[in-house]
Amino acid sequence: MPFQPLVQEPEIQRRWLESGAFRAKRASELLPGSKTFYMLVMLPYPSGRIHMGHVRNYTLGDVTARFRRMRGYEVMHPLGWDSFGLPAENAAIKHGIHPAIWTRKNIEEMKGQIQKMGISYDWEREIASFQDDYYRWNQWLFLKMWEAGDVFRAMRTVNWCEELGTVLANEQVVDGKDERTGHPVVQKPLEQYFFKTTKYADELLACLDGLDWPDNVKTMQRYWIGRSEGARLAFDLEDGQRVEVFTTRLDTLFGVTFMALSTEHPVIEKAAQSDPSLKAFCDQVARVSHEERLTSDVKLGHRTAISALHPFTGEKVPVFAANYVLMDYGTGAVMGVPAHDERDHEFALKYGLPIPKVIEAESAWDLGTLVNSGEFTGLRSEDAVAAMIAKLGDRAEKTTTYKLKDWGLSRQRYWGTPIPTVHCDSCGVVPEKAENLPVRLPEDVAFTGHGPSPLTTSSSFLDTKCPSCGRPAHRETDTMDTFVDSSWYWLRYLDPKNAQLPFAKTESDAWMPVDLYVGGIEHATMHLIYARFFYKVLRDLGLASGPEPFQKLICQGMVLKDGSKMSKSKGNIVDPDEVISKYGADALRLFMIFAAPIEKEIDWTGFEGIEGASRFLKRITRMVEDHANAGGGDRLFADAHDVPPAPPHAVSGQSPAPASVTAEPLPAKNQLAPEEKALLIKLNQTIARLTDDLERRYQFNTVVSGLMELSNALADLPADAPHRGAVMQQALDAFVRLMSPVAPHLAEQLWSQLDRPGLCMQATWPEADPAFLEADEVTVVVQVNGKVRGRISVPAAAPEEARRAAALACPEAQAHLAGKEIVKVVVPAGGKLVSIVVK
RNA sequence: GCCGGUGUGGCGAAAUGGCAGACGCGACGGACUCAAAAUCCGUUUCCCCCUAAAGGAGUGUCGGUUCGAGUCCGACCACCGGCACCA
Repeated sequence: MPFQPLVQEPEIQRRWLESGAFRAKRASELLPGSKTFYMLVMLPYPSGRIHMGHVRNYTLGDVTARFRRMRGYEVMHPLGWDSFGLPAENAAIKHGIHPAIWTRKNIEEMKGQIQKMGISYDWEREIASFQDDYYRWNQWLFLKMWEAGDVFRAMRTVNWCEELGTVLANEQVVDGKDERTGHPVVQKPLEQYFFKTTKYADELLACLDGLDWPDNVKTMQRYWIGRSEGARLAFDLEDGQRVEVFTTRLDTLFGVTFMALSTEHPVIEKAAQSDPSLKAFCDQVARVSHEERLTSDVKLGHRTAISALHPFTGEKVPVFAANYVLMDYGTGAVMGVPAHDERDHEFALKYGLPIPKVIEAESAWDLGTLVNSGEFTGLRSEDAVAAMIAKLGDRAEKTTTYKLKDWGLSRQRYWGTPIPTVHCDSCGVVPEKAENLPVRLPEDVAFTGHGPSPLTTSSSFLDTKCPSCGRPAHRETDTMDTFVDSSWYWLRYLDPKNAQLPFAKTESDAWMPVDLYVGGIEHATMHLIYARFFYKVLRDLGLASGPEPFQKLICQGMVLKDGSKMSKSKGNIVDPDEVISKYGADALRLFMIFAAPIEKEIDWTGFEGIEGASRFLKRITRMVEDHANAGGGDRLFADAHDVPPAPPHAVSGQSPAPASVTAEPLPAKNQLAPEEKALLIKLNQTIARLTDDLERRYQFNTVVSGLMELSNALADLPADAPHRGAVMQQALDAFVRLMSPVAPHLAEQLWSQLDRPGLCMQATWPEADPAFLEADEVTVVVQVNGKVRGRISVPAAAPEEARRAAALACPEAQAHLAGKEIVKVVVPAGGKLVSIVVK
């Protein structure tokens, strides 16, 4: 049977599905002591079509899942849909199609595409976050977190568009305007719900050390969490108010010449009420868009009428409102020490403030020895901090702050999980009762793109009773950030039908932690912090065990076209479907895995690479066919005379093969011809190498080159090798299993052509035979002064002393040794090399 | 600016401190063919050389450690990514 992927692949996919070979076991079905492997890919957004990034991601996961199954692991390999969020709501506004219908259609289409790839997902565990049997558990977990005190309400500014009467996401705001309508957008505070992520800041930081994650992701998370040790210090204002600052350099306290407060600081806001010019300044700062704030670092300040008093000297210190002080970091106020802080320095120069030096150090921003600091003069910075805190009494204390913020989860949107709370005139904000879940999204809403969230227009949704006092009340209309959906979805896969709990602990204990998580680097901070946070919360609620959800993480590189990201607007999309309908899924999978290491970008420059992949698959198919036509290997009753004549031997280029059928199994090692032995050694070395690549190194591209090398070795076996049939049968049998994770469809076809029973994907991964890992004679490289001068062949068993002697005796080395004094001879472990040092 | 990553043939890349360029793509030459496609065989880092043998150089640059460095250490350069007034 030739290589006909377009015909064969759908048929083979049907056999897989019918056999249930992708199904993962429930905890109760797992035999005691069985090894489990949880292979997870990041939850995709159902945009409508899969792209090459998905193909890369899912192929990699599938290779791992299939490999682990063959290695005897119980494998969990599920997929679902991150199916709430803005695009569906935008489609509703634009095309008048309900988000649910749009979403369902997209999921169906993408699922079909993914199934054509032959990815071994257990579709019985498929989940979609927009369905109420999923999002009810978001609500349930929200209530649990509410009870545990991990949820609170507070004000936070949002992008508010007055004309539309609606809140916009950051990505919808361009140049301070709504990207769709161009209406102006302002910052407006709104009361919102928050998860207390900062409660776990220290643990999130500490646990990073134990994770097998890429260093750059760990670094990004450390930076994101941004732990910073310093001190909190209270300054008295002249009018009796107090302002707290956070500083990492309390030792520079005597260098304070001003205070800078955020324009949103309560003291400034209060002062602005009676100071029109201050008010104007604050408004001006507030108008600057988020974008501009990121790109411009011009420091602006406004001198207020207020002065603060220096805690030690009692001197008056002017108080400024400044654009470079952030309200949501530290206390929203800093003490300005221009001599020893770069930003304060710039500010002081601009506003003509004194810059007294109080630290003697190598550079102005370093720690050092205090000068001009009253009784603290002469102390080292570190000691001065402790001494000052002691002296300042309850005005100061050591504290730690974090850049990590609490997670604002409110969205003023329709297409999300309704937050399960109720507003009651007498009881305030009250959580819904767990037995009333799910709080479903109503259908009777209009999508206009303006005005408040569509939820506020649905009376069937809005009107309810207070869970506490029973009087009429109205529902919360905020929905949850979609990051909530993706913060625990991998646990729902483990128990997707559970109607009592989000998932049973027995299931999570059986499968967690995830052994390999693969996804894009763009999720390095947000998603991967939120998910880790949720897992810690779940642990503390007694729902899951273990500190961390994802033991190993791989971040795949992007798939580019002509050096830039594929996108609809650039019109440079390569549709996976097109490739599959021309070359088949196996060729695409093989190419994707082979093209580059997984973490690097790959540029889809053309179809040459995939042509090569396809050629390789054809070659190996032909080899199996030729072998089968020659009578196969181990058919014990085959009669050489009945076997059809072998076709001209296209592969090796040798003369036509005699029907090299053998009735015997593989002969003993010492009966084999040298080329046969060499092939079997290559085979076993390849088995060892690929196993290591897949199991320990997680290096996938070399798996494909290993397969190619082995196929070249197979093609080189002479047609008249005495035990050709038996050797080829042995080698092809293993080869087909080795290729099965990467090119699973063709592997199944070849497996049956080799007359092997059952599905190749359920066969056992080959084991390397130690007897065939090393040739009888091995090559030893001879170096003289670090340069390779010769190669010698020695028996594999030769001891170090013999290797050394043989190396010294070899003529090429001799030529470089003549007339020199041998200083040293090094034979490293393994004995593959002898290094001679001469003078 | 800070943090991280990457730098190896014409291209994608391999080399787990021990033979640099495996494997593939492309290119060139050849076989098969009336011809083409497909397939197969061969060549393909640079210098020297008719060729080969034998040399020499070579993994962004400069230094270091080591018997031995693409790999480890230090400084620098270039590119890519992330973050960014974090007190």
